[in-house]
Amino acid sequence: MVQLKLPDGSVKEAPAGATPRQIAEGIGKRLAQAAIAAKVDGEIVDLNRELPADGEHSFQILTEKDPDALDVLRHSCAHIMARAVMRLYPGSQLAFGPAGDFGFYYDIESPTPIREDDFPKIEAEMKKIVDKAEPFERFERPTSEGRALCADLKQPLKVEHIDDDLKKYPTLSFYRQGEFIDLCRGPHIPDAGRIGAFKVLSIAGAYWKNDATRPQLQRLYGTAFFTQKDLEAYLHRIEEAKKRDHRVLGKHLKLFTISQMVGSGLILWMPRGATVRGILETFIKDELVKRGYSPVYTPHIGRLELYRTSGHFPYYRDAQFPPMYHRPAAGTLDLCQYRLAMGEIDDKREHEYIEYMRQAHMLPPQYTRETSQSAKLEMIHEFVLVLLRDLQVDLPEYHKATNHMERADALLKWLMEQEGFLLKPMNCPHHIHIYKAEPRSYRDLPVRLAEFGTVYRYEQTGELNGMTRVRGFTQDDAHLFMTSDQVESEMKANIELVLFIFNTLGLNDYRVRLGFRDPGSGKYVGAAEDWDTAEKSLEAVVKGLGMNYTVEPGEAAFYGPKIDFVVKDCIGREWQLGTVQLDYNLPKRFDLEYIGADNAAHRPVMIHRAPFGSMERFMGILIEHFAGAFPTWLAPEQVRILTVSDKFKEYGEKVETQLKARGLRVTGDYRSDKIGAKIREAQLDKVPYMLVVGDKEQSAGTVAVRSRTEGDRGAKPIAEFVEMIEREVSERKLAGAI
RNA sequence: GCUGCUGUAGCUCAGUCGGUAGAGCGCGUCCUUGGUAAGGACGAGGUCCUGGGUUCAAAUCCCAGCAGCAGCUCCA
Repeated sequence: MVQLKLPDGSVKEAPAGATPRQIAEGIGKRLAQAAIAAKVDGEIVDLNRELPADGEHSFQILTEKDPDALDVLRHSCAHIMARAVMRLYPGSQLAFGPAGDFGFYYDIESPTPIREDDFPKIEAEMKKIVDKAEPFERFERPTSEGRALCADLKQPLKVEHIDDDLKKYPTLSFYRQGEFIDLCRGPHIPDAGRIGAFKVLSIAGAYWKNDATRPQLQRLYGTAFFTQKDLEAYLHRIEEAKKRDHRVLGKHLKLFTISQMVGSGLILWMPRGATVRGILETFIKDELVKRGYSPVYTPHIGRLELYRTSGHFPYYRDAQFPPMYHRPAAGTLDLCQYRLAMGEIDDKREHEYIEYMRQAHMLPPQYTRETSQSAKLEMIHEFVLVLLRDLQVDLPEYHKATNHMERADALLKWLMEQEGFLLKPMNCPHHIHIYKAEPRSYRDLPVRLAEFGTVYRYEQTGELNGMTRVRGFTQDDAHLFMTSDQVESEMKANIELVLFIFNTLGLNDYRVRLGFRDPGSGKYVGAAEDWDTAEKSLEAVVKGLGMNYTVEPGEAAFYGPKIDFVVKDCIGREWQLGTVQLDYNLPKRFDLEYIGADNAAHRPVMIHRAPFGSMERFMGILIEHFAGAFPTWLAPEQVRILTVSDKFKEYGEKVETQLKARGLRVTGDYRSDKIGAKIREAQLDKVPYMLVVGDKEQSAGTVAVRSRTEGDRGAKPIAEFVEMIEREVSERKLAGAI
């Protein structure tokens, strides 16, 4: 016998071998009909799955009302979509088909590509399956038999998955639905008829097992609901959310633009957007000075040597704009040095290198046709010899070298003597040299250097996205140099600063991510013990502040762990905004010191931090957060004066002048339109306050105040309105903002 | 970078079978002078993304490139 503890607290006994369906039937016919799946000890299982034979277990029947049931439904719908695809595109191979927040997807390798035009066909086939309402039947096989079954089904990706990851299990589970059998953990809905509404949404490429070196499959996205009404509500919600898109609003509200001639990923801040940015910058700058920061300015470029020392230039080689060398040969030799130093590399790195060389028009002609890595390196070597000869570079050490590493070193030595510059991808090396410019005592620490520093990174074309992913951006950056004793309090102060900014702006919907290193990856620099210390102190600080957070291995910067504040945009994509990063590495690389109380030299610790992340991304997120309707203190246009007719233009201008004298951002709409039209336009432009002036106001010396959010608020003396709006601005009120 | 889709007026988009280009909004001029989300009339505005190809003829069909969008990979 098994004891099942139901959600209402009662305990139900059932014989060994009972199924959730039988329990549901025992409770009530209606419940049994409504049942989708069951939850046993927190785990969701099929209705037909046998319950544990004995002991006490929590037990719950899931119905449509349960969010968990929707996931089950969607996962089943993914199977149905795959089944439809198998019918329409015989020979398709299936990969993974999970459910997610949005719906579900299935990764498919089909002999003919699936196109958007095919969606109606797929949906029609899915409808046939749903209408037949066949059950999902689970069965298990010993792993070797299961592997053979997948092979029989001509599903090599499933076989590969078993070999890679599932070998450790003694048995594998499958689900059969009609002619369709799929390796799957489950659980599933009882039968296909439970799906009330579904839609195939989109198709995109996705790498097998999320690995860019593996083949790319077609990821077919869809969603499903219990009712048609829910589906329609979802689709409507998506449409509404898209109206908040900062790319759409940025254009309508004239906040920013991007010009092909200037370059993709390079933001042109228009006057209205620049106004908002300026206010944000002043806001944070004032706050930083209060908190003991020292503002600095540094140039947009720096010597390559600087970025070789910091590690940024070699490490992010292909995510940077090309280096600027005076000597023409140097750029090419630099690329060759890069390739020789890489040695034997994987396909992905090789591919990136080829693209890089191709852009520079300097790929040796035979290079791509050669398959062996050593032959490729040899070819680069031959190419270098030609370059050295043709460009008359005298480099005896290169000729003396006996292997590619030595050759790379010889080239590097020469390159380091060449004057070269890099558009700065990071501000830290510049700030480090301000730190180094004078001897530092422990009494001076922490040194906090802050700058709105503009950096340039050559992001991949597919990544560029409005203001949220760009190639030139300004970080509200600062670097803190401190003793290790000061790390925790500085970390804490910085997290509090981020929270202060987020609170001021009403950004409450964020999550906190601790980015730690992935122990299995070689991309990190620095000693393991430094990493351990850094990761531990980060987590201690966050815990101490009582924050909810997730630890994510592999999310660290290459020089240290970090804490990120991540927000979602209007279509649910996550973006990193504020970040606080701990760094034991750069102080070593740049040999930073301070003199301690013991009169000996010590190494400081660094914190990199940017509460906004970048002005561009932050602005993009803020536009979406406020749906373009900025609170009064941020609004590019705070007040618009609307005259009832031409006759009151003079009075309107008088009011305008008075408000401007108080520093308010005010304009006047004195055109000969009707007042309704002017109001409509001001509303669409998201102006917080409209001042309607006509005969009554002119003779009384008042303004009729209309708030964007609250409508007509009646006539007020000008001074009273000014006092009200000034208070709203100084308190940085969010009221009225959406 | 990869897969797919898209590219027509300032914006949003239509454009049939391949036959010299359309709407709404916006903009300009004039009329209108009004009271809390659209007053009216007239008008200007086009490298149909770029470059090739097919054709008597290309916005339309084909190829390449560029840009944007969605997803994947990447992200100091």
